[in-house]
This record gives sequence, structure tokens and C-alpha cells, in this order.
Amino acid sequence: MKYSKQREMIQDTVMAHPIHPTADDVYSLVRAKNPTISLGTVYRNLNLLAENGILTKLTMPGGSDRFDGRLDEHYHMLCTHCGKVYDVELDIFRDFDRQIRAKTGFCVSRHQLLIEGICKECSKEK
Amino acid sequence: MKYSKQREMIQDTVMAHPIHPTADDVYSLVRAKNPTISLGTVYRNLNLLAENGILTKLTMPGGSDRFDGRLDEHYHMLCTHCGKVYDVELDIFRDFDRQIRAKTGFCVSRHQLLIEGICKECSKEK
DNA sequence: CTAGGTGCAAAGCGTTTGCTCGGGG
DNA sequence: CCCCGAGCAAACGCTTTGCACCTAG
Repeated sequence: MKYSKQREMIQDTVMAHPIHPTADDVYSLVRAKNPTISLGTVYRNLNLLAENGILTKLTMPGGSDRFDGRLDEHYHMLCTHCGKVYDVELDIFRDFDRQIRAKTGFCVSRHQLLIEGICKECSKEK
Repeated sequence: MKYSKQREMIQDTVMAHPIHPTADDVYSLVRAKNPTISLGTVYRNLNLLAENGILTKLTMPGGSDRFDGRLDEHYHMLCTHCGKVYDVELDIFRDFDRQIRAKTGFCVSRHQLLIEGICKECSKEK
């Protein structure tokens, strides 16, 4: 992968903002430093970085994809009230893949878990 | 919810084809019996049925949403080679929600797990 | 020099929506 | 008879892509 200033900025932005930004969030953030960057470039590079395992693409129900710079095994909770995405570490998946393989012959490459509910802050509000 | 012939056909179609069909799959299948039904009607009813808990909408990475008529707790495996979606039952999630609540204060309403990998049939091929 | 990246704009694709007409209750 | 639902087509939102120009190696 050939170096580009734009890609560096995009990657840095995702890393620096652990808010699981959408492509459009990244676009706004990067645009503050580089007003001529295009949305197409942001999409192209986010996908490129995801394909190369440098960041992760999260598929969201009913909304835009989000991107995550954390590479260690963890999962996500979406608050259906405020829309924030939280990280969660759980050791439930320790020998998950082995169990599945033994049971079904399915060879797991990755898994995405999305937990939906109401976060602590939002449930306080009521 | 007022009765409609179309909605009945749509629901029956999803139930009768446990292939986790997309809206467009359902459209094709229903169209065979009712050639004048519109795609908009299929979308409207699938969403309506999902909102009423009669079926479940599955968000897929990089593809159309799929619909599932099974309501019992189970999860899905997507074969990234052939595109089929398999069901999988796992008891890993038994007191999952309680753990999360205790740990984070997040009140879980639902969770969607998507396992990606290569299915038994596809790995045989190689 | 040249392969690959950028910016821009248009196209693509899945999904939703406004409108008018039809059918259930 | 009233109102929700259907059919149709246009609109929408997110994402991808074709093209001409630019830049790293």
C-alpha cells in the first residue's frame, strides 16, 4: 500500500476518536484539517484500511457503517436511545469458534456481536 | 393490524423458506403466486412484521437485510464463500445479559450475533 | 516514468415514501 | 362508509465508481 497523506489522516482520526465514527463523521473531522479532501477518498481509504486489518468495519442495523480502530477482541453495545456505541469486553467467546467447528463444521473467520439496549446514562434520565 | 392477503402471503413465504430471504427474495417468491404485488408492499410488510415481533430482521455486512421467521433464541453464520446463512444454537448466552448489566449498567433488549466464515460444504470443495 | 491515489461528480443499490385507488371491518 | 393497506413511481441516503489529474517511489 503506497503512502498517502490523506490515508494517514483518516487512520489517525479513527484512532484518535474512539467513538466508532461513521464515514461521514470521519469526513467532517478530517475536513477540519484538510478542507479539500473528498468523501469518496474517505470511503475508499476506510475500506482499504478495513481490508488490510488496520481497522474494523461495524455493520449497524438501520444506519451507516461505523469504523473502529481497536483491534483486540471486543464487542459493541448500541444504545437505541442516544445512538452511542460502547465497547465491551467479555470472555464468553474464549473457545467459541472451536465449539462451532465441532458442532457444525463451520470454520469461523470472524464474528460480530451487536448488543442493543439502553445505556446507563439514558436509563438514569427517566 | 388490519388483515391483508398480501401480508399473509409475505409472512407465509418467510416461514416456508428458512433461507433467511432478503426483501427481494421474498418479492420474487411471492410474485410467483401474486404477480401484481409491489416491492414497496413487501418492504412495508416485512418491516411491519418485524416491528410486531412476528419475524426478525437481520443486518448483514455489505448486503441487503434478511428476514427470519424463527423466533426462538438462536444465531447466524454467514458463509462468506457461498453467501448462505445458517442457524446455530448455542447456550453461551444463557446469563449473558445479566453479566452485561452487572458490569456496565447497560440494559440489553436484544443482541445480534453474526459469525462469518466458510461452511462445511464450501470447505469440502477445495 | 508509472502505478496507484485524489477530487469531483455521477451512478448504483437497497430501502422508504407520497399519492391515489381499492378492500377490510 | 371510513380508514388502513396496496400499487406505482419518485425520492432518499449511503456507498461505490469512472475519469482526468496528481504524487510517491
